[in-house]
Amino acid sequence: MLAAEVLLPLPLPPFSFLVPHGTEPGPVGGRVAVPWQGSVRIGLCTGISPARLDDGLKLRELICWLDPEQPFFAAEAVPLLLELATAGKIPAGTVLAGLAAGALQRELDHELSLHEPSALLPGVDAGVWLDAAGLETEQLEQLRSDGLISERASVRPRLVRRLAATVSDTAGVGDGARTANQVTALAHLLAGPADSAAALARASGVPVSAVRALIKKGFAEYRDLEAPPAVPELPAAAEPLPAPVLDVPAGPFQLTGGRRRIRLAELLPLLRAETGAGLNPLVLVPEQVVLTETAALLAGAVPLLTFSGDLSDDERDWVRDSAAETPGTVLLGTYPALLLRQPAPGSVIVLEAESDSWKQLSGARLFIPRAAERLAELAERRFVAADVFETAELAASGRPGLQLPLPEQRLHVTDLNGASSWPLDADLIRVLRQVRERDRQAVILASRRGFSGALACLDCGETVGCPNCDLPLRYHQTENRLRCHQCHHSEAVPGACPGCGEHALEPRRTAGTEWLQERIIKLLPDFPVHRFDADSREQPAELLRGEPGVLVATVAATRLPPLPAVSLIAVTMFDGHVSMGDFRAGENMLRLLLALPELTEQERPLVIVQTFRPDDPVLEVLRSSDRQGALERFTARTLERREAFGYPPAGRLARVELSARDRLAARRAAERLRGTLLTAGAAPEEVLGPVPGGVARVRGRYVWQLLLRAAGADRLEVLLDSVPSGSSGVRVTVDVDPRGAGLLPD
DNA sequence: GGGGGTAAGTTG
DNA sequence: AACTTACCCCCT
Repeated sequence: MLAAEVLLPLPLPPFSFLVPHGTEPGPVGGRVAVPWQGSVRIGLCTGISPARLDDGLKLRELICWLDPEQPFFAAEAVPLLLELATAGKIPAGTVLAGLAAGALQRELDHELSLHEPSALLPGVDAGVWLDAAGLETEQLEQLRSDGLISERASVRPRLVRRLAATVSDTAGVGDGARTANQVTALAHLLAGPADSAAALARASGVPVSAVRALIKKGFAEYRDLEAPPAVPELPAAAEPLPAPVLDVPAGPFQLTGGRRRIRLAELLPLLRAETGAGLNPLVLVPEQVVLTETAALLAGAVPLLTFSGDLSDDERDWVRDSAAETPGTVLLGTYPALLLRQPAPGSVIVLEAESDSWKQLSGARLFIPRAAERLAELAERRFVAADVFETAELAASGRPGLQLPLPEQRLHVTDLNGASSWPLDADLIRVLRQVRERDRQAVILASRRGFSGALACLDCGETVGCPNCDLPLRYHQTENRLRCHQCHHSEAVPGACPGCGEHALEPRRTAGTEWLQERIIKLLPDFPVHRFDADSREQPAELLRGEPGVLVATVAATRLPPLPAVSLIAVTMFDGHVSMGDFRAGENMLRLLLALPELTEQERPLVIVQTFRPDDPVLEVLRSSDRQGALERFTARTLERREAFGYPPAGRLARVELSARDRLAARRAAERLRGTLLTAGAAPEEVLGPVPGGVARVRGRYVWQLLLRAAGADRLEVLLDSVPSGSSGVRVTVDVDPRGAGLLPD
């Protein structure tokens, strides 16, 4: 008797099922259909082993393999999933759900047949397959436990309603002039079904009424037919990339400097060589915009398939199949492309490798470049990372580095201490006026959306806080409401200060996109001022066409295609982007500032940075006459400090978050956990905190957190073994390799 | 006793 | 994640 381990895309470890007696097991990594909570679901087989004797009694039988020939994902997908689960202290099913992107969530056709006639299914002959969906769960269970049935399942083809012919030729339609159009349309339809009556009319060049007549007379009807293959469109090829200037080594390496398209140009020879030799490189990008842009640049240069969450289910099926069958093709995608099977695996290339948008914010909380690197190691594929500058983590990777010159920009730093006007200083106002006079474009970046960071009373300083979270409510002027950016609570603006009841509340703290937009409209009447942020997502078509105007935006602007005529980019509040408590904040800000030229097709836009801290090391790097040298010193200093504090890449971190509705319960649980860890042998310097969460109360739950700091991955695993799952009102979540807000400032 | 809510336990 | 059971509060 054999037992199969089956991993479902649910937050659970693999579960064992018996391989039905007398059936051949399919491959590890193949999809299997298993009974689950009265129904049937698709899981991934992660292992096959002899079943223990007593298992035969308590385990249930799986139904069948859906992939009898070969694994559904890449050959290394199963070991990778299991390894990531262990390292991240999360169920393997969570990792699967996070990476499979719905590939296992297909409807199944589930059928059964009786071994011999049974009173449980009167009137059903033995050996006849019938749909299991019509049976009650208890009935099915009874038949199974009595050993009376065989079962089978198959992925239900996706069906679409299409217009099909009901006859095999045009005979009977009539041959007069009055029916000529109908004959033409039917002849067309006989070649294959049409999407609709209108589509058929268009394709065969007849009026829709002729098609309607065919349907009315019964020669054609709408039927649920298998969906035709959905082939996603590639973007039109952009202008060719410039010639490469560097020699790429044979093994793993990393590429820094330049602009995105320049880095891609350096990687192109590698892609050409591999596809020319029949290999399949995998290129991963963090965001859809980068995917679109990269696809356009590669489309004319190499055979290309793209895969992302933006595709329809049908299109994803098509790309998954094509990627598995087509050697000599580049697979370019966002993170769901990581697991896809390729026939002749080539290099694994991660673009924008240090971007925080790689970090999954829920579920498995994976940092995808790390997972991609592990996949490359397991599959013995070359790993390549590219980014705008060498962060401490890239510097410590040990891979040979190739460096391109840094992107050009002119930088002007405005010291806001003692500035005369707010939120736009005189320097910025002057340049904005020039932008209007010269009919150019400007991008003005705010560190938050909405009108202002808070509404406050001028008299007593009182602000209005969220009832669910420990945050001030943000003021949104366009809807004249206060909104919590954490839990989406929203309320009307109070008429008077809730504290003193005297004065009306006024906008205070950091200016948001709405405030800046209002200010610039006043400043530049008759000049178009657009806004782009989470509240206003519409792409500014006029600006993308190159028409003059101002774009006020959050950093979401980096998710727009480059604007053609930008001569000014302003960061209105540098300090607002550098959150304390995140030891990577400096590096992240540097990444952002170095990437600002990507907002435009112009070569050297003027960048104005307004700040209360003009001496910040990040700004000093950019102002230096030897930027490359300053950047290298910055990275070296960062590495030294990380080593001194045991932060990545010198050490490994995990954030343990404890939350409870009761304020004391969360805090006590966190303190107790610290005690537990120390008793279990953790050194005091390995357990930081507990401290209240970055937002001390979220959606009505108080949050406390501990930061575990270990010398290496193995030690971190040992520490995490002492972390219990939640109990009695306390929820515990673990985030290994946290990104974003850490615990301590650097 | 039961509706409405939340929390905890289970799934093979 | 989806589903079931347990429990509490409040109400009639």
